[in-house]
Amino acid sequence: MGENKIYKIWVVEDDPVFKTSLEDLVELEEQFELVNSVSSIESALKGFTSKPSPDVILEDIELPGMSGIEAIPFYKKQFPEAAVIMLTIFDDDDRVFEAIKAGADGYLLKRSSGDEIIKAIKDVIKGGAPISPAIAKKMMSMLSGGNPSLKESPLTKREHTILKFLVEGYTIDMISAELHISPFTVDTHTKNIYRKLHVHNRSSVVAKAIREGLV
Amino acid sequence: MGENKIYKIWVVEDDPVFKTSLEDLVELEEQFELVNSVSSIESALKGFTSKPSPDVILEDIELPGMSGIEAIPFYKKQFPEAAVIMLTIFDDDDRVFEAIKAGADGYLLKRSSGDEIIKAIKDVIKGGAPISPAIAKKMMSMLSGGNPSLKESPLTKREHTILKFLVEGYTIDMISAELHISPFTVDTHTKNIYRKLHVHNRSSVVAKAIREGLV
DNA sequence: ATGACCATACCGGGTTTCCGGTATTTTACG
DNA sequence: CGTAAAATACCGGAAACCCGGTATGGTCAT
Repeated sequence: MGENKIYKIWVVEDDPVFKTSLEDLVELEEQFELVNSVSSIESALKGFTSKPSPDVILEDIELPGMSGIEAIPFYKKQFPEAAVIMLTIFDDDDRVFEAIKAGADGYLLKRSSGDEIIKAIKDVIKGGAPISPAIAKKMMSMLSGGNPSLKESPLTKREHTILKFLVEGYTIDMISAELHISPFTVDTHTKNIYRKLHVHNRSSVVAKAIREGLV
Repeated sequence: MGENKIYKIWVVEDDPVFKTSLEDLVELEEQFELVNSVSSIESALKGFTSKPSPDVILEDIELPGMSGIEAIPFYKKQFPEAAVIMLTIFDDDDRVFEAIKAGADGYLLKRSSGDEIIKAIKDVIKGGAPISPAIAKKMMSMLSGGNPSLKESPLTKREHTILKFLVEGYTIDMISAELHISPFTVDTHTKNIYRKLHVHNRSSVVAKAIREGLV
């Protein structure tokens, strides 16, 4: 952000009360300008040609007619630079996931405060992804779900530690710094891991480690 | 939250300057009480028996000695009710993922403001997962890019072929020979794959390809 | 106390990767 | 038919890897 640029905002929200709140919120910020506010996807699509291009689109996910999620690709196609923030009542797993897949840039609960919504708009402009904490929780559980069995390996404790870093793409120098040991030592461990796993390069060691559950 | 309960906070941070900032921040809030502030995992572990149990643990991820991530399971075992918020300088994909897997409840950039950190603590107490917007961005890309069953790869047919060889540990020259194309071409494809998958070395591309079911 | 193993550390040199370019031909699609 | 995307190809420099060595201090069990 930094300078004095005025950011153009679109609002797509069918509930008249909440729509008005959003409008007020946006208009009270000096650096924002509400250039289009509609109550359905269909009306929003009409604005593609007649309204100023948005920098940020605030869109309700629970809209009559076409779902707010389905509309995202259209926005993205027409305005590739625009950020889309979804607003929702429910922190529903599937919806969150669908919206993220569709390319939403942020995901807020409607019960968020005005300040939080303003902050969210500023965050997306800065390239971040504002997410309500409750929704972030869902995302985290989705991410962490499913890391099964570890297996017995012929590697020593230290080698196993090194292996984990190798799999994460760390270079020898990075591992050296991380573990506070000489890069030469890391190199030695790496060679020993290669020998024990019968491989001869990074790619193979990573593939083997993951496939055999060594990490 | 609601009532008058005082929440007990632990701080684990090795940088003395930032540590002091955190301490001040926590102590200035009436509903928080700083009950343990240390500069290493080892010291934190010692506090398990001697210090009051925490409701929230603020922990630097880049600590000397044992990694902040490795420590999470210990906290969770000893204090199942405590929420762990990780603090980091880098919004690094792999770290975020590792920390989430390990059970972190929140993930903040150190450049966050004092207000944001306080709000984060309140958020975890309410059961949310506070995440810096920049980190949420990473999580979203991991989610949207990271579901084997629901996702088509962004790679072209040829890139996908090359990727399979990379995962098998082939060098560029070997792939070049196998496909009867110039090694320069293989190099170009490889670079494009890296760009599309947001990685910068062989190890990472192999790990990502296997974990996301791209091969 | 004496191997066996582990973790540490160092060296040199050839090989390969990684990156940022540029550029041409082929293919697919509206 | 035109054009966007994909596939092909090339260059050079910096960085990282891979290997075959050697070597030393610590731990642990026989």
